[in-house]
Amino acid sequence: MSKPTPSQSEEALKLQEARDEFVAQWGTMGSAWGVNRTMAQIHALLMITTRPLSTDDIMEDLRISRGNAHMNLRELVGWGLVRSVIRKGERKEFFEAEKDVWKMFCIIIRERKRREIQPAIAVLKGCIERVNALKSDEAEAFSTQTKALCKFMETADSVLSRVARSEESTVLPWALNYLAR
Amino acid sequence: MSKPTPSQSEEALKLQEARDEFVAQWGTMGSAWGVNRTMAQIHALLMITTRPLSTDDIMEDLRISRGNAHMNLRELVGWGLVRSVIRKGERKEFFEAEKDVWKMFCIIIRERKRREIQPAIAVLKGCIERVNALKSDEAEAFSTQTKALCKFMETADSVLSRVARSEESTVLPWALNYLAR
DNA sequence: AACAACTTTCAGTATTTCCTGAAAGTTCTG
DNA sequence: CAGAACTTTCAGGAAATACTGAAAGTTGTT
Repeated sequence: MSKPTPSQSEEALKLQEARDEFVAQWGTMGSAWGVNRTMAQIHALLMITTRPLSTDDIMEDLRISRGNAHMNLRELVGWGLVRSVIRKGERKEFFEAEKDVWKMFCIIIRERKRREIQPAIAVLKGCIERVNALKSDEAEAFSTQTKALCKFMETADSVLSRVARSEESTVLPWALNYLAR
Repeated sequence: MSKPTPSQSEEALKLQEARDEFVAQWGTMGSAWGVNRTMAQIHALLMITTRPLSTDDIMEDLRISRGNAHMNLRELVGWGLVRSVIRKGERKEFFEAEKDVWKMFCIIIRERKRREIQPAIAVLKGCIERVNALKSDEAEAFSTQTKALCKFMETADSVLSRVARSEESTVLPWALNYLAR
């Protein structure tokens, strides 16, 4: 003799479970790609929440300290994945995530390029420079390999720039879906 | 009254410095992308070394323990980025890296797809499934967002599959270089 | 079978990375 | 200006991750 339809609280519970799983999983994924777990979790939480959240909301939902929430929110704002919202008449700051997945994708590409690919290219060039004058076989091999890597990264940098031009965030899904067939 | 040309040992020193810097830097890059530093360093070392190296060579060069060297070499072999070489008449195992940057790239894409993207898609689908029946506004929003992410990842998975087809590792550089202009 | 050459494992430890919480800082309000 | 509301910082502690080294395992040789 169970109720014919699930109660509201049962439904709310199920939803909460799914949300929690999503948040946890996004955190795990983050780690795999070199992003701190909490930052990824906050991002996940904001992505699936319609209303903007305060630092306290986030602290409560994820059970993390104020400092942790604060720092990671700043990071996310720094990446451009989250923006802060201020409501008239309220002193508290609220946060909301960019929800468009293609825009997210472009932002992430742009930032990764800037933070990791470009510096790596610079270092590679430094290495290449330093052995330029040398001409042992080992130096030759080193030079060849680092140059190949450098060229590769420059190509990647350039291709990614084109892919991530923000104006194209409407064209991109289209083009890639086509490629994906 | 310094020597007119640098001595061999001076040259060797310079090369060693450049190699060390490259290895260190590749390690740092690894961390940024969620790869353990030592694993990336071993990979770097093997990439810039022509002759295959033994575990002992690597231990010595990077000043790491046998266990560490061993485990990370196995990981690299598991990724397919390094293969082991056995020389006739020698019992020791040697290792060499795939040196072709485009092949490397394809391998990494394939493995990341398999290890991270595909499991993530599966989890997302699970989440979507669980809230399918629910119909509150919040459930609706959650569903919409997770579906968008899921679709995105499936597209990415598919595009990457095409990009990383091994047969194309000659076409790929060409195509991407064109795109990069 | 005994030994040598080499590989593998893993408990304990070191290192890195992340998080907490409380104190100090800032901005607003009456 | 005093106090409330909120944000920021960061020293010290906790947790996650990676590493060591030695012992056990494997394979080949005499």
